[in-house]
Amino acid sequence: MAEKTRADEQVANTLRDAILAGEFPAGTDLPGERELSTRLGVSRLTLRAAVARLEGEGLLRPVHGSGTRVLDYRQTGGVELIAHLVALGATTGDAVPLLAGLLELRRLLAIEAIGLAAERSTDDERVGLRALVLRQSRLVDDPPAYVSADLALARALAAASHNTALVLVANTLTRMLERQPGVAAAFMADTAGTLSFYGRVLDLIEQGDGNAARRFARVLIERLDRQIIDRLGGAPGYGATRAEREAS
Amino acid sequence: MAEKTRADEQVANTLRDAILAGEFPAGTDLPGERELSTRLGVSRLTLRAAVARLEGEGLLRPVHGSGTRVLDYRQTGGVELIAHLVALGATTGDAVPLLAGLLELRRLLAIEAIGLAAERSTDDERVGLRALVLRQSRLVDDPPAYVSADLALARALAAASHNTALVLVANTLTRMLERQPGVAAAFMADTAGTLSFYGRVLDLIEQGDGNAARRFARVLIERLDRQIIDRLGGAPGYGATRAEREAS
DNA sequence: CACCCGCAACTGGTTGAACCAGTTCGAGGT
DNA sequence: ACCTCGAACTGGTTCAACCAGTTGCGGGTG
Repeated sequence: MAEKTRADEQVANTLRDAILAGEFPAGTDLPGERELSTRLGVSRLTLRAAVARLEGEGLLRPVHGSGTRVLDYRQTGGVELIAHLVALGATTGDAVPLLAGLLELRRLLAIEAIGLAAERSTDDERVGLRALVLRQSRLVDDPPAYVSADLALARALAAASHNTALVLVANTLTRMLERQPGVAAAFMADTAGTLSFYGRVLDLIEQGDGNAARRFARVLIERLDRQIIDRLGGAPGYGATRAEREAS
Repeated sequence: MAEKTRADEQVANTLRDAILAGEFPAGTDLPGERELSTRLGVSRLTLRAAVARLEGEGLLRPVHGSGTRVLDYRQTGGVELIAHLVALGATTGDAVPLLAGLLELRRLLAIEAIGLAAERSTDDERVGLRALVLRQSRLVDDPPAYVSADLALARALAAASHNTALVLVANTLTRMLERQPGVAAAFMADTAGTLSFYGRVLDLIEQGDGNAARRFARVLIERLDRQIIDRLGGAPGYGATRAEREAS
């Protein structure tokens, strides 16, 4: 199979998986760059580029003169890792709680973006959102394009919130999902329900009542998310209260 | 002042600022690596390491054989950029809306983390949160340490939510703020109010009623955030440079 | 004239070897 | 027993060369 990705990216993927899988335990040092690079069959410079990537993701911290520390992703890992964790968990069976958490986060952000969009969006932005939903509705038979359209809509919604921080979070998350189509696909609920939900959300945004939009969006996204979790064979204990957890 | 940071990091900072300031407009190509590296006084390899960093942040996209595209951070930039945008905006006067958006995001995440912590946290985690608040309360006279303690508390709270996605977002945001102490400082509200708020939040978390905790947290964080915005917006040097603010 | 084919001459991607600069730790002197 | 200092690690940086895509121009060909 022909590889089109760059060498340092492939090496970064390999190393990331190894680290997340615990092959290089947190707190220890990575093997030396010279050794590791030959072991992976690339030059030291390529290895270094991969290490730099993972440093940016909060997985590694090179220490001049000493070694390259492996960090605990639970303490320092960035959001981009979630998709990799899910993909990795898919092979070991504990992807569902991770996906549930990711849905929880997305729901949170989506609700607020919707509320803010109702309060702040411009006419042009609302027209644009309509167009995006329409376009997406025509792609139900082309799953990859459908997913991509869904992510584009999420970005547009964030933009309509006029909150730059929200926009950038949306960028990070959608970019992550675009690179992990499998994870993104697990996200999609039934298309009919989703699209009709989008339509009604746009109505509420157009009415300009942020809190009404938030309330409505919360109820419906929770319903859609529940569908997704159930379809995945929901983990017992997902969304459970403390009392319920302690009882089990 | 002695520079301890690595060369590629400094170059990345320089380039990032230039891009965010519009010196390299989105949609255009960066100057060739060979030219740019000599212009910046580093080797081409170091320049490439910097470019790789910025690629990870969604600011650049190198195209083999063609050039290095400058992207529009509003469409592809990651969350990490917010602090840089704020710092940059502090010199041009439009930092306040950015900070307001960042506060909005933090509030959103904090409220949910608090609610989930009430529903899911373990005894150990709650004890740990108490200890962190106590420690923070003893650092009110050491602003940098206080800020750092505040960020540590935020991470612990996210961990207590038992939502890995939330944890990783918190990691990304706190890491960003740790690297931009000035931006983090702008975040801090009056210490007495904040600490008493933390105490009451912990009480609610211990009572295990997530929704009550969410409601209460929303009201109080909104109040604290408004204080912060008023302080920034009402001050004589609204959005002024640090020098101007200190002069008043 | 219009087309298109292919060959420079760009661009970024990768490499090896060499050297700089920190950190660690133990051999050897006191 | 204690310092000290230097060798032998570690990562950081550079150079010069070459590989590999893209682009566009110029010369052929219909």
